[in-house]
Amino acid sequence: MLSNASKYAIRAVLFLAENSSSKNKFGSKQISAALDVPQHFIAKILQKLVKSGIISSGKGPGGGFYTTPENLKKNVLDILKVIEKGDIFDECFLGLPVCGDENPCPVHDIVSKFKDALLVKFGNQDIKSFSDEVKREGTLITLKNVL
Amino acid sequence: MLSNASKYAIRAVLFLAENSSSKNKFGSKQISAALDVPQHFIAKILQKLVKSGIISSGKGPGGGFYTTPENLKKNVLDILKVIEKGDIFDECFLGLPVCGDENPCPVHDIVSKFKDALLVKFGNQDIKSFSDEVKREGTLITLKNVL
DNA sequence: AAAATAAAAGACAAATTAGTCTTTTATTAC
DNA sequence: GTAATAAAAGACTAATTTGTCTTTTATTTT
Repeated sequence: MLSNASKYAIRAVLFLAENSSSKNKFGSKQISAALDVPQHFIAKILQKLVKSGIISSGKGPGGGFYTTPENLKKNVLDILKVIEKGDIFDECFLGLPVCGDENPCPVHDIVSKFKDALLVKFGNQDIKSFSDEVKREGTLITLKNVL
Repeated sequence: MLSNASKYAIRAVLFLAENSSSKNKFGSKQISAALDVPQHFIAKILQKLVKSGIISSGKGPGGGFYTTPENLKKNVLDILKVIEKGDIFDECFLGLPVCGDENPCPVHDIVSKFKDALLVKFGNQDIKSFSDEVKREGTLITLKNVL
């Protein structure tokens, strides 16, 4: 459903939301190590996120990637819009060209409910709120320090 | 989540379940036309399904693919096992190497419910029952004759 | 100013998935 | 037996996704 690029992007943004600030930046190497994802690959993804205003960056010594309060007003759907080509919430699970309440595929109902729940999670709260929730509930964006 | 191959496979099996019999076979060309999927691609998929006993086939004139009552005792999960490499129900939506009730990612709960519902739909009834349900509820495996 | 650091940019390479085409084999009809 | 038909088998191409590597540019520190 999600590409690796999107998965890495979401986890990286949540990592920065929880750990970074304009005074505490993280290089692509650190992020790659923290999330256990390929360094050069995540670097390119981070560049896109910077370009679209979802995260911030600074060059040179002491530079790296970080999030500002302004960045944190974006939501996860904004991340997917930047990384993913089409609209993943629009695709039929069984591959029908169109699939809706009038023309449902055999699993449309089940998939629809799932998509709605995801849309709420990803679209109805900003990254700040999402990140707070992650911290509060103790859910994981990496297995480092756990396994 | 599903590869095109799996999507085509599920729709093809449901098509044969509803329309075929040992006396009424369908060539890969007919199936490709009915479902609007690439002919040679679906042909290779159908071969795999035959090999694994999910559908049947006959060569030569009057030959083609079809399902027997025995075939219809398989379920959709069996199709996925043949076509898909790993277990799609085992993968974390955000890409964590492991993700379970003890080590959940931020969307594990939502995704888990979806997977459970899908598993029931795909695993707890055989193709015959699934196909009957599709016919009864009027859900679609193709848009031919609809749009 | 020079050296060091780290992102930005973009060219490559590898792997996977998707899709096509040709040859072979089995079956049926004549 | 010959011709026609259609699946089986497998080689091949194309597209997409994933991942790597090198060069350039901006920033900071000394």
